[in-house]
Amino acid sequence: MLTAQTRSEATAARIIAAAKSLFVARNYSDVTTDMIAAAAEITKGGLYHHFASKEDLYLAMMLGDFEDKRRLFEQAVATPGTCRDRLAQLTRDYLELPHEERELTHLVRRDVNTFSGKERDSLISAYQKALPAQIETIINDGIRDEEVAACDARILAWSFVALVEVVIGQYAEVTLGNTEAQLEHVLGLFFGGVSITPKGEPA
Amino acid sequence: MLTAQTRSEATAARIIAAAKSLFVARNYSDVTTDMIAAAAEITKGGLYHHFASKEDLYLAMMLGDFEDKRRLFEQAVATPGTCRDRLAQLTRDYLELPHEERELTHLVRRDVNTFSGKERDSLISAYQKALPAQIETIINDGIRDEEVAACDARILAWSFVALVEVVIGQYAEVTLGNTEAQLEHVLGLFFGGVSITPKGEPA
DNA sequence: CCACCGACCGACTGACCGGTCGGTTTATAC
DNA sequence: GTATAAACCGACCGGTCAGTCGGTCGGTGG
Repeated sequence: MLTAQTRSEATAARIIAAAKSLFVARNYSDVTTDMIAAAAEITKGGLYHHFASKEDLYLAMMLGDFEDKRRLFEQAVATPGTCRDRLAQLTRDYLELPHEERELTHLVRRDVNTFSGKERDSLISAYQKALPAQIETIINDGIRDEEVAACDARILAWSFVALVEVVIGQYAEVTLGNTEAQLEHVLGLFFGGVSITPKGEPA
Repeated sequence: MLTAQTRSEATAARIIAAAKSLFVARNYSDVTTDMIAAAAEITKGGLYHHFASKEDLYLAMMLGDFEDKRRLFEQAVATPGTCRDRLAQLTRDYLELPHEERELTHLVRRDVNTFSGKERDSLISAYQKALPAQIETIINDGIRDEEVAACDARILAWSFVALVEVVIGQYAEVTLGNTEAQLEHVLGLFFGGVSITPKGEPA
């Protein structure tokens, strides 16, 4: 028996799911509320019953996703172990997400210019907390434990994120073949670099 | 004496320059032809005399920029030396570009979804030739010369590009302080990784 | 000087978009 | 069964945008 509350929640979830697919595939302005409504099999009026505006829908979608991810990734942060092992766990958790869930992570950089004020700030902040800040924590521990050479952990976190984004690109995904290969590539590059003869000097 | 031809070229250049500033600061759809016209101090009708469409203007801007950059970066490719030195030169050339010129490079990834068909393909192709493909050539030489561990050079090229993009972010730019520090950071990370005790295994 | 043409203008067009609103439907409580 | 409120509908609205068009201006050549 579907109650009004669960009916409403189910509809809102259906709208969010439809929005996810569309916003992953197209830039913010290229996704129309008509498209989202059609994909969610509801009218635009119905859509506006649940979300105050297009922007409100987008933010709900993104902030919800980042909160899910923050919770997922904080497990790796909380796990004792080497910096490398913890980054491995976090990255594996990320790589094993469904393709679309992974792609959502990138939308901030793509779409953030379209927003301003506190909406923009909350997007950036939620992304930061979900991913880079957690990686930074792990790297800071690595620096403290002298596993990682002393360097600005935030820059290293962003560098790590950037390297992960490369291996989930289409070409790299096909070339490397599977999640473990992607993972080993990123970790190998991040920790050991590409030089055949290590120079012995910290980064 | 300004001829019609040079007058026309000057106006088109003025429009392109105005477009660059605007498209760097905002996503494609958020920049209107009215804005561009106003910034170029011309009317919209005048703007449409020079460019067939907004898309035509954007493509002219981007393809022109990528051609300039392809020429700039091919000097590093053509210079004999170690992989590291040649990457250093190319990256220094890039880092020394005016801020806006550097930012233009990223617009492809941000805006490419808005385009389709041959326009999309030509954008991607021009970007590829201007930067990643040239880096890939240098890295391939590094692999051949056994300076770089054997790995897919295209993935490494994109990884290198990704690392450079991190150090030109606002935070890293301020933290690292100057172009040489940015350069050393990227090269150190790319060639040597972050591990204090090199494992001696190739990436 | 005059004719011509490219460069440019400013008013205009119509498609599209985010959002609205009066009405209908559905679920629930009494 | 009835009343109510939430969920939803479909037609509508008005602002915005890319692009158009008839006209003017400026430069050039005969």
